[in-house]
Order: sequence, then C-alpha cells, then structure tokens
Amino acid sequence: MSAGRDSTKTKTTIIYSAMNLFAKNGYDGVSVEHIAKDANINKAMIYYYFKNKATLYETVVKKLLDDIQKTIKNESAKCQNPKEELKSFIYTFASFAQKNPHLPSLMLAELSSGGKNLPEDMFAGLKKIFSLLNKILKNGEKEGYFVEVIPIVIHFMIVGTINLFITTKDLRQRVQNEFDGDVCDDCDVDTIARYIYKKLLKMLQGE
Amino acid sequence: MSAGRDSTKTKTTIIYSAMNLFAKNGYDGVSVEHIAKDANINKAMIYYYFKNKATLYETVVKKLLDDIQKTIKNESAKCQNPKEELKSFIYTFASFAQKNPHLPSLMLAELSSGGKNLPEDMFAGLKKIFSLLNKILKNGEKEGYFVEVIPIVIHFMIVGTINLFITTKDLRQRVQNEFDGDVCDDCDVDTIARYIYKKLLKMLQGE
DNA sequence: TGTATAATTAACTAAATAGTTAGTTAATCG
DNA sequence: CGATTAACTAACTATTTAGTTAATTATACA
Repeated sequence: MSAGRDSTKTKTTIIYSAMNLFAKNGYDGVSVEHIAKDANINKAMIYYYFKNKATLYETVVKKLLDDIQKTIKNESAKCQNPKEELKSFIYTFASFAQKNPHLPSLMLAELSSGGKNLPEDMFAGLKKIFSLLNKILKNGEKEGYFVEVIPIVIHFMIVGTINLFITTKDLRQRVQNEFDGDVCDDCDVDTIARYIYKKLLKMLQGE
Repeated sequence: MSAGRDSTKTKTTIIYSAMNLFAKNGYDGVSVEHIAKDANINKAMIYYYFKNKATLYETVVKKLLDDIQKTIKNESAKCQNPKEELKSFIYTFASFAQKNPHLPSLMLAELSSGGKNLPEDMFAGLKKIFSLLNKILKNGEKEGYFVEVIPIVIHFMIVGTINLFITTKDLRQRVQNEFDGDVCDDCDVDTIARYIYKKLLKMLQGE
C-alpha cells in the first residue's frame, strides 16, 4: 500500500456482498450494480478489483470451497482411525455449512445446472472435498472398519442431506405446524450431523 | 377450437423448450427471446399463452411436480406394506427423475435459493412429495417395520442423493479415470435406487 | 362464400444490464 | 511541500431484457 486508501477492506466488502447475493439469487439473478449498492461502493470498483462478473463469482465460490476443504483436512489430521475421520468429515462439513450457509446454496446451484458453466478450478474444489471422503471410506474398508460401498453415493448422502437441510431452514419452519416434528424445524445442524453419522455407521458396518 | 390454428401444439412446444432451458440455466439464466427461438415461435406467442415469464416457469415446474407426485401415488397403491411402499417410493422417484432429468435440476435450483421466490403452489407440490414418504415412514413405524426416524432427513437422503446423482451425470463421467469406479459413472439410476433402498433398510431396521 | 375469431407476426418501448472511460480524491514518501 | 500513484467516482455506451401493440393470417362454421 504505497499510496491511496484501504484496498483490502474494499475488496473484502465486495466479496462478502457478492457471496451473500449470489447465494440468495444465483449468478444470473444478481447484477453488478446490485452488488455495488449492497457493498456501498461504486460499481466501477468491482471492475477495478475483478476482471468481470464471472471472475468475481469464481473468486467467491473458490474461496468457500478452499476454506471448507482446508477445514476438513485440518480436523481430519487430529483423528486416529477411519471411524473418527468419517465422524469428523460429517461434523466439520455440517458446522462449516451452518456458519457459511452460502456454501450449500452455491454448491447446489452449481450442481443443479450440471456444471454447465463450471470453471475448471471450481470443479477442482468440489473434487477435492469428495477425494477427502473417498480416502476415508477406502481406508476404513481396508482396515476392516467399513464394508465396501459406492463412495460417491455416500458422499451425496452426506453432502446432499446437509446442504438441503441448511438451504431449507426457512421453508421447514414455514410448515412446522403442518408436519410437527417430522420436519425437524427446531433441530440444529449439530443434531443432524450426529444423526447422519449414527445412521451412516449402520450402513457402513452391518454387512 | 372454433377458429384459428393448433393452439395446444404451440403451447406444448413452449412448455418443453422452457423446461429444457430453465433446467439447464435457471430462471434468470434464460430469456423469453431464447425460449421463443428454441421453440421456433414468435416471442409474443409466449405472452399470448402465458401471463409472463414467471407464470411460464411456474407452469413448467408445477407440471413436473404434479406428474411425479401422481406417479409415486399410483405405484404406491400397488404395494402391500410399508417396506414395499418405501421401495416403490425410491424406485419410482429415481426412474421418473431419470426420464425427466429437468426435475432434479429445477428442484435443486429452487431449494438452493431457500425458496426465496418459491410460489405457494410450487411449494405445495414439494410438500406433497414429502408427505407421501412421511406417511410411509410413519406407517412402517406403527406397524413395526421401521424404527423411529426423522422423516425429513430420510427424505433429503433419498431425494438429495438421487437428484445429485442425476444432475452430476456429465461431471462424474469427466472424472472417471481419476476416481475409477468410486464415482459410479457407469451406474444407471436403477442400480443406485436399489443401492439406496438396501442401505436405507439398514438404517430403518437395525435399532 | 364470407365473416367472426383464434393464432400469429414484426416492430416497438422502457428499463436494466455488463462493462468502459476520463477525470478526481487522498494518502504516502522523497 | 509537492509529486506520484493507488483508490475512487460520475457519467457514459451498447446490448439485452421483459413485456406491449397494432396489424395480419388462417380456419371453422353459418
């Protein structure tokens, strides 16, 4: 910072406004003008810090994917065996997704269109997350903790369930009187994570 | 049809072009002009048959939701007990989703934004599908087939997994050499449905 | 056969959009 | 202090967008 004003602050503001709006409305549902207004900055600043709208979007999604992947990896390192690692994967993903509810939205939005416009390095981020679980399952199988499974299906069960649970928070609350506890409107994400782990163990252990 | 040309044919053409494009690009990712060109009709025809873009979108999604809900209900009627009903729910949803891959895309897209712009009757369609599964699980529990579960989580496990499996078809094929069979790129949806049912039974039966 | 009317079209409007540009402010440092 | 430069702004362009309208075509039916 040799001259001028606080650039990192502005850039961060842009990223967080963009993250919030992209998660709620999708890439095409948000205008650059809209992001600028939300961030209380001039629209041209977005083009000063980012090449274009697509680059800003990629920055936002890539940041979230990198963050969660690193978080899972760190937590996994503290574990002693595949069973603990699986637990850690589920709990960490759930907890991160709760703290960053934009991730589930953006992940589902991206996958819903079949990755038609998915840039290569965003795709790489998704692959890394699956790769972490895949290794856990493979190790667990080799060491006799788990039975053989189809890893991608288990992955979709965990990630799909947690993502949907988070994105439907408001919707589930809207129907609580209609479905009582069936819709788990009062559950927090930790409860769900524990539940998914418990149920998943039954799948992975019983032959 | 007292005068004029074939109206139902035109309307149907519009609906199917819209379904295809909305599923691939989302609501905001498709222009009315784009739909018109794809359907080989004049843009004004869309406004002749539908009030506006939002109404066309609702028509498309509602049709898919109604269709699948009726299909599941019909198949369920042929079953003798909750176990069969659950199997039927999973198989029928999977098979419908394969034949109509736009449904998973649109469902995930809609849920990814937290139903922010979800019209009431589209929401009702989603609720009906959950309601069918909820009854199956509740009955199964009462009649001693299943242990007590959190219905919405089981629902997300089934629907989330199948939806992701279908929308990621191309993506999974792109990485088959990287992950071998782990990504199940050669599996058909029936295989996955059978697999999910088998694994789910373990959750629902063992205490 | 002619007329009523449903189906269709081309051309339009007003607003929103992504992206640009030329100029302005403010901080830093010699 | 004053020049350099990074940070910022207002105003612009060209394109795309949802939606409208007035005129036109085609068909059934009396």
